[in-house]
This record gives sequence, structure tokens and C-alpha cells, in this order.
Amino acid sequence: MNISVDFTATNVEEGIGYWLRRAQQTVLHDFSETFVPYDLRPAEFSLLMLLANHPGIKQSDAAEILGIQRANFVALVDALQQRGLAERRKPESDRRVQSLFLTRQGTDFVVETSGKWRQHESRMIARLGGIEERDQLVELLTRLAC
Amino acid sequence: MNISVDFTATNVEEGIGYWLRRAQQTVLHDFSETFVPYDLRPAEFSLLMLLANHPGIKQSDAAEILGIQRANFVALVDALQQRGLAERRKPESDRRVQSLFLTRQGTDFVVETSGKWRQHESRMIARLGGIEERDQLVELLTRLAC
DNA sequence: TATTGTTATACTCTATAACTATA
DNA sequence: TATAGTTATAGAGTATAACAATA
Repeated sequence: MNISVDFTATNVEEGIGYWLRRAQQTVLHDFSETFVPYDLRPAEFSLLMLLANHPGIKQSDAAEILGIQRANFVALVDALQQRGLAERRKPESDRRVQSLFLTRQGTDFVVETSGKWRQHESRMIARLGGIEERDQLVELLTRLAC
Repeated sequence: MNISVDFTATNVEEGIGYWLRRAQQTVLHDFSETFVPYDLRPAEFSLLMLLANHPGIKQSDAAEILGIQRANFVALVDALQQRGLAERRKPESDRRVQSLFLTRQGTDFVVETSGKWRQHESRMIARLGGIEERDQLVELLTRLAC
């Protein structure tokens, strides 16, 4: 005899997707409040941080890392470029590519704002209960993400 | 002497918000694929399930539970009503309120589709590694959500 | 006065197809 | 032919303000 028990929730309010969304609402809200003075959206800040750590990264590689389609990525780079924070350069080796860099101003901006971001991150860690819980959460989320 | 160590990540790609979003992309993608035959968005399905478990719930209460602003909730209820899956009733006790119910057809629809949703949920649980990991994840997400 | 639902509006995010220039 | 970037566009999701009906 084979008894199988179904542990899936019967209420959407207990489902994984529901809580993912509710948690993200909180995190996004805190991020937005933190960055009000800088008029910066999450994706913009993420890209600036990415360029700080990976100067010269290919535009399409950056888009893939951040999980944004390359078609939607163009306007994102445009915005940072128009604000003088990032720039595109076409390498001689492959003229199809756009290599992305922070400008001097962009580097200063990252220095100025990354502390704010870490404060934001700290508040989220505090909500979770500590570093171990953060690591646990990220580990589990990593399993979900492709 | 007071040594304090900063455990916050220095890369956005290691941050909580980043992984929340990446995980949600996967979950949403799986949900969408699962529900293609029904032309149903996550919020619509969530509301149907909510009405199945809480018949007669006040429109604004349903909106709050699902984390959707009441202004944006109107079109959601409209859509389900126009498909004949849900209906609004004004209770005599308070004529400002809309009480929400599944129609007979809506009830059948939930019966038909909730199995699909549980399969979706099962796939996400499998990705996480099991029920315990799901419970862990939901516990952590609950702490983040307000 | 306060609450509930509603309308209008604007902005962001996401997805798809098609074009261009280069390889 | 294939790849990288781009444009255009449409659909969802979200946030805010203002209004009518009712309490």
C-alpha cells in the first residue's frame, strides 16, 4: 500500500509565490525610501554596482546577470549615460559590442550611495533575524532561481 | 575596543533584493506556463482561491490580503466578474461595501485549476529541496513582509 | 467626518518582433 | 548565418489624487 501525502498549501496566501511577492514589496519599499534623494531605481543602482565591480562588461552580459532582457536594457543604460554616470565604448576587437564603464562621476556616485544601500541591506538582515538567516534565505532563493 | 564587522554584501548580485527578484522571475515564469490554457494571471488566480476560502469577503479586505491597492483591485474584480467567475453583492448592513463571491462557474473553475496550481507549487518545492526547505523559506519571507 | 469603491492617470516593468551593423 | 544592440509597441503591475455614495 502506498500512502502519498500532499503537502502543498491549499491557500494561495500560504504559497511560495505569494510570500515572495509580499517580501519583495517590503524590500522594494525600503529601497525606494532609501534612494528618494538620488532619484534612482533598483535596476539603475544594480547596474552601477555591477559596473563598479566589472568595468568594461559587455552590455548583453550585464543584462543577463541582472535578469533584464537586452531590449529593455538599452533605456536603462541610456538613462545612466545621460546622467553622466556611465558610458558606452565600442571595442576595436568587436564593433558590435558595447563595453560599459562608470564615468569618474559615476564612480563618485557609487561611493556616495553604496553606504546607503548597505544600510538598506542591514535593515533587511535585521528583519530576518541576522546574518545566518540572510545566508539561509539567499541559499534557498538561489535554488529557486534558474 | 569595539570591533564591528560589516557582513552586508558589496555586490548587488549578492543582495537580498536581487535574489528575491530572480527567484520570483522563475516562479512567475512557471506559473505563467502552467496557466497558459486558462488565460489567468497570478493575481486573478489568487483572488479566486481567496474567494473559495473566504466567500463574501469585503473587496477592500481581499485587496489588503493580496497586497493590492484598492484602486487597482477594481479592474481585477471586474475581469473575473465579466468572465462570470466572481460576483459582487452589496450587503444590506453596509451599502458602501461590495461582498465578493465565486459564481457556480467560478467554483467549478477553481476545482479545475487548483490542481494545476498545486502541481506548480510542487515543482517549486522540488527545486527548493523539499517541504522543510519550503517551510523555512516561507518563514523567512514572512519576517521580511510587513 | 471617515470609509468604500471607483475613475483617471502616469510611471515602471516586462515580453515580442523586427530592424541595423557587424562578425 | 549568427550575434549585439536597438527601436517600437503592447501588456501588466503599481502609485496617487480626486470623486460619489454611504456610514
